[in-house]
Amino acid sequence: MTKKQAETEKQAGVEKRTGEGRAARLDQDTVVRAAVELLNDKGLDAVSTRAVADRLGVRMNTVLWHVKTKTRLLELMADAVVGEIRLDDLPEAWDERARELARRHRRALLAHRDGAALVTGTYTPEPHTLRFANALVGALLDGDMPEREAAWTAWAVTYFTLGLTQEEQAAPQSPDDRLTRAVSAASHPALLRVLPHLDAASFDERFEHGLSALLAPGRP
Amino acid sequence: MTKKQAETEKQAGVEKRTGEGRAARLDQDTVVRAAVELLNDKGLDAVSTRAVADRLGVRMNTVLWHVKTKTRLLELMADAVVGEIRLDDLPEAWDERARELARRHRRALLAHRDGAALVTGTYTPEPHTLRFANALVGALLDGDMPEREAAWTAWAVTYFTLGLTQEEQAAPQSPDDRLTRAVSAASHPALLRVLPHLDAASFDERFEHGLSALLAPGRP
DNA sequence: TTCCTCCTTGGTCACTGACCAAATCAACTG
DNA sequence: CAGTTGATTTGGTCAGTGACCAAGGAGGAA
Repeated sequence: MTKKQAETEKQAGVEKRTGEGRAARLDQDTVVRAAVELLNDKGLDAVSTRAVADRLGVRMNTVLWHVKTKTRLLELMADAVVGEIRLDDLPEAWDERARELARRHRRALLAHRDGAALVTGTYTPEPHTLRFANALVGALLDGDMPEREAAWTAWAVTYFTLGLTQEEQAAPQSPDDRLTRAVSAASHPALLRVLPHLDAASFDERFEHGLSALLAPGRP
Repeated sequence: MTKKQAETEKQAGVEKRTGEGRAARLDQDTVVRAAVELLNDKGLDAVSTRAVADRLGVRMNTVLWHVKTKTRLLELMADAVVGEIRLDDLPEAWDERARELARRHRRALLAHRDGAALVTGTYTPEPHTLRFANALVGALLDGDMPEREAAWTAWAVTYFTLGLTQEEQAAPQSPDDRLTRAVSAASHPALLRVLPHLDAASFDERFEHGLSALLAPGRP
């Protein structure tokens, strides 16, 4: 809490950087931002404390001092990505609102290289993540969904979004190459019939399809 | 294919281990098996090539020679876990069959520490994985589901299973501790209402609920 | 036996996250 | 303005990681 107080004071204070182009003292936010930039440039497993430090013109220990641990850095990065989701200008209708939230979630993940992998491996109760979860659950509750079902549905939607987007980001160019070759054997007839529907172009449709299934009202 | 031929010959051959308690020459299968045991004992990030080697009384390079790369080892481990899923004694009805397959999938993941995390980070077209995917898709096709929908549904079910199980395995004891403390603030009203329904005991129900939603026939 | 291939080892490399002690810097006290 | 205090940064070190290369050994085939 010592640190939090210090940060609060710094924000309340007047100065932010000494000169203009001069690099002021480092900020946890700045560190996380640099890490996310690095993520976009080189991918998730290029994000090392040293690499982030290099990007800031600083030693590794400095980075580690601000975020305390590598795992913590990843958590903060994940929350930063989720924090990019806008929660305003949402549809009134509860189910359209839920769908739109999920779409924005997916878009935020897609906006960063390995974004889904980062967030999946790191789900933690950070402020922005909670803010988003609250909005999604709120939409479902507005649809008079029972609390229990709202909770479960929100999480199911999140798992689906993360899983689909992770697959989408995993294989940018060669969609199935390995898959196609492995399946063409006669031992996977069902899979073979279905293979053409798993191409890279269908992710948007697949996403909407899954959303519809998960957000559909209870069985007919 | 040189290696595959060699392995096939070895299996067709008569000998498997020289003496009795004497350690025969290493097998890729044996290496993977040892790695999975290590996974169960110490968790996913304790699985290093050296640790696996120690467990086999062998040097690291030997392990690496059999699996070629660490990533490859993880792929083989994941496929081994999925390979434990039995595909016999399944219900006749297509939708009960699909549900049962998903349940067995989940059970296989739960049977190994960090099983879901392992499989999630590693989805690749290995034989057992394909075998299972084929069975799941096959069930959906038997329900006269259009090929496109069958493919998308099967994948959605898989994402859901992996996501839910990963969360279940992530926090064995303190279910929300951090979560509860972070949410109790007045800024997450919807989340707060819903929090009690996310306890560790409800995973089974949540799983069945999600399955129902994803396997339900098209909108009413 | 001799050869040839499969398996195994030794040794090395660049790199990683973590830790500790010391130096530096800014702000506040007096 | 000097002095103290605490926040930030650095240097140095450590154990551990995956990968690679060049050699050993072992077993069957010729």
